[in-house]
This record gives sequence, C-alpha cells and structure tokens, in this order.
Amino acid sequence: MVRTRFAPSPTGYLHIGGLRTALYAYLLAKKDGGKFILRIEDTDQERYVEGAVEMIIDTLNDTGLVADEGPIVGGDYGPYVQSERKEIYAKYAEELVERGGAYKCFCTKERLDKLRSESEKTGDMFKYDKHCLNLSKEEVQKRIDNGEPYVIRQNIPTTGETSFDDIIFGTIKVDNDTLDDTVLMKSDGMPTYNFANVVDDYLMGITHVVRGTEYLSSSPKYNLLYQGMGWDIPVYIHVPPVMRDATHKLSKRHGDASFDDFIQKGYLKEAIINYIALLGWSPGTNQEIFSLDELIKAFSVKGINKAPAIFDVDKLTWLNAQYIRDLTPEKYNEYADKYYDVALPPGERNYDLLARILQPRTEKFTDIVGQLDFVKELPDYSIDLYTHKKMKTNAEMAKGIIEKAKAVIEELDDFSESCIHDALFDLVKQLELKNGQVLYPIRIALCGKAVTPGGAVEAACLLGKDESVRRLEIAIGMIANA
RNA sequence: GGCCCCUUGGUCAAGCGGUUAAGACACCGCCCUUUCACGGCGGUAACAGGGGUUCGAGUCCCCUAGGGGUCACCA
Repeated sequence: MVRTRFAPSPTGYLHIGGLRTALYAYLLAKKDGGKFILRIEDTDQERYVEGAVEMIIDTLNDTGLVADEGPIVGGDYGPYVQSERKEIYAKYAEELVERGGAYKCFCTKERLDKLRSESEKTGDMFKYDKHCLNLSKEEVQKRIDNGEPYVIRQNIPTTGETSFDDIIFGTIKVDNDTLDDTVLMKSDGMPTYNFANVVDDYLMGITHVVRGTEYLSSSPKYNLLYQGMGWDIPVYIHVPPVMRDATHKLSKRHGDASFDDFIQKGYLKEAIINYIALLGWSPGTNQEIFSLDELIKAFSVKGINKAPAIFDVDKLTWLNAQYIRDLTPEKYNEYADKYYDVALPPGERNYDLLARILQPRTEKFTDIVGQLDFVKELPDYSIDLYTHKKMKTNAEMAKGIIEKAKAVIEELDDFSESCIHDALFDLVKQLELKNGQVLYPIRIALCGKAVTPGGAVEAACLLGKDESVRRLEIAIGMIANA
C-alpha cells in the first residue's frame, strides 16, 4: 500500500509551496487508496514557533488534506512528532556506528571553524577531514565518560559514486568524494533532518517520499544511510519550487501571500487548492476545474514538471471567480455577508438582488466592499459623468430625464424591483429614447459613479424609495447650478 | 567556486522524431448590453543560442548562455 507523508517543521504558517507539496503527497496516496501521514519535524528547538503545529493541522483539515495518521489523530507508527522520538534515533544511530556507517566525533566548533576558514582560503569546498573516524573504542568511551560533547557523523566512502532514482528527475549520480560526513546526531542528542527523515520514513513505512528539490543533492547521502542500515529505499519524488518570479522562490519572509492571506483576501480554499495543483502539474487534458476528488482521480506524478513554476495571481483570481460563479446564490451570500456588513447600512437586505448583481462581478469576496461603496453614501461626483459618448447623453438632457424619473418614482407605492423596472421602462417608451439614454443618467444620479454592479433599476431598489428620490433631487440641483 | 538540476508565448502548460507547435490566464478587438462585469466570437504572442545525429528535431547527443538548488550540530 502506498504511504506518503508530509513532514513540515513547525516554524510558522503553512505557505503555498508547502501546501502544494502536501497536496501532491496526499493525491499520490489517495490515488492508490493509500495513507497520507503527517509528521512534525521539530528537531531544531531554536526555530520552533508556538502554535505552528496547530496552524498546519488546521490548514490541512480545512483544505481537505486530512492526514490518516499524525500527531492529533494518532496511528500505529507514532509518535508523529520527532522531538518525542529521541531514543529511537539514538538507538539506530548507535547501530549505524556499529555497522561502520557512522562514527562519533568530538571535534570542537573552534576546530571546525578553523578547518572551514582554511578551505575557504584555498577555495575548496569544506569537507570534514574524518579526524575522529579512527578513534579507538576505548578512547571514545573515555571521552564520553569525561562528559565531552560529541556528535555522530555519517561515514561516507571517499571513493566511488552513489546514485539514486527520482520519478521525475530520473537517475542522478554523484561522486562520493563530493559528499561530506554530515552530522546525524547533534550534541544535544537530537537527530538532524538528515538522519531523522531516513529513520522515520523507514519506521513509518513510507513508500513514496514527496519533498522539494532542495533535497535533491542530499538524497545520495540518504541512500547510503538506507544501505548502511540494510533498509529498502523508498520511491523519491522531488518537486520543483513555486516561484514569485523567475529568480525568487515564493516566501513568506518576503511578504508573499500565504494560504491564510489568500483566504483573508477573499479567495475560496477550493480555488486555491485547484490552482496550486495546476502549478507545475498538468493532468494531460484540457480540464482546469478540479474538485479534490477529481484531482485524486486525475493525478499522476508523470504530469509534474521539472522546471520551477511562477505563481500567477491573475490565474488564481480567474479560477476563484469561476468557483464563485458556480456557487448557489445562497452559498454566495453566505460568504459575502461579512462584506455586506461593512458596505451596507444596517437593515433588511435584498439578498436575491445582491447575489444577482454581485456574483458575476466578484473575483474575490473583498471586491464587494468597493462595489457597494455608493450605497451608504453618495460619492462626490462631477456632472461630466452624465456625458457618455456611446449613450449620446449629457448633463443638460440628463436633467430633464432625471426630473421625469423622479416624478415617476415618487408615485410608486410598491417599490419592488419589478415595479421600478416597469415604471422606468414605461418612461423610456414615453420619451421615445433608447434604454441607455434614459437609464444611464438615472444610474449616475443614483450612484454617483460610472461603474456599478447592475443598472438604474437595481440601484434604485438597493437604495430604497426615499434615498433614490433624494439623490435624484441632488442631481437636478447639481446640474441646474452648473 | 565545486557538484547536481532546469530552459516551449508575459505566466501555467500540451507535445514524447514527421502537428498549420494545443489549451488556459493576461492583453487587444468585435458581439451581447442601461455602465461595468458575465457570456459568445476572434486576434497578437513561444521551442534560449550554437553545433551534431537523422531523409526529417521542440522532441536524441554535445557545447555555450541564463536560471535554480546545495555545500550548517536548519529543515
């Protein structure tokens, strides 16, 4: 059975790139009816951020990428938090030492720094010189008993080459002498990522490792580790990064939006998931709208592109608009309500009308506030707005029309949308003008801005009779005084 | 700098030796229309460069250029 994992370190919000990695791991598992596991990699206590684990789990649950096993839900392979697995790593590290795949190292930071600056001088890459590799067992024990701090380093062969297979990048070979004896266990007893990920992936039965390409160059070392322990090597799927532009990765640090930011900005989680699925992956068909279930069916690692993908907000926004239009009006209003709250005066709301005029015009929910800004208060506007070349209207003729419209509207007892509509269209007929020639000036008078959701009828309905009449009077006065 | 990886329109991408090189976003134009949108129709725009291999190359090989990743007791 396929078992994949998402293994973030709890250093903050889940960002877009991380979410996409999680999505791919999830899809890969679910495609096969397998399990998706969440593991928290918190071996670096310095970078730990309070509450980050909860935020990550919330986002995952929210987006539907629900982990089958993990810190809260549990599972048969726990604990799923690395800081709770200290003894496990220690045990396997000792075993690896026994097997010759690793050794204890007592070198001080000072010695290492010296080595580093020396290699810097000669321009070579820093490589640990295996200084402690040949310490005798007794010597090692003596120094441990003396309380000397030590780390455990991976013993990498100095000759030969190591290769590994990646589903999307193929076989990659590297010379062993380009590999450094990296630290596996830190002096504080915690493992480094380099060791913990291998031990955990093995112990947790992970069959497919999905992670970012930043691990591509260290993967040979992990293979050496698997081999050293006599463990089966998992299938690797390294996914390219999501970029802000051609040369920069998307990063929260540089103010790039996170998943939560997009939700705040009025994006639908389904749209975000749909979009990031398509970012760097192609289903091989022209389908672009996918529910999570459809993604599971359509997903294949073969469709993952090797090149980094630049995040395009425009396309996300377009997709979001598609999702918004597909909402039922009721659902739309549910999402929109909190924006109505800020844009609209208190009182009853014509939800039916609101959804009808706004839904096709909403790309993200935050748009609503600006689109309804004329309702609470008539904007300051210039009578130049009455001039519209295509409508063939101007302020002078607008005045007459608005006066007549005011009269018509004042007489309405039933200020329903259909009554307003009929009354205004009767006026059009009566005046023997085009629809736009009479409706356009009325809308301007009502709204005080050129672009509004809906037309004169909808605006009047939204404003109510008294306010409509008031605004028409204002318009008449403005033009008269001009 | 060493090593590894990548390179089709502005962006996401299809292509897997023979195509007029798809599709989508964005942009532009037209239609619809009481503004703007929505919707419909159409348009501009790409194989990084150079060598090979081949009857034939976006597709295979090499080089160059550009970009990314990595060289921590971070993940």
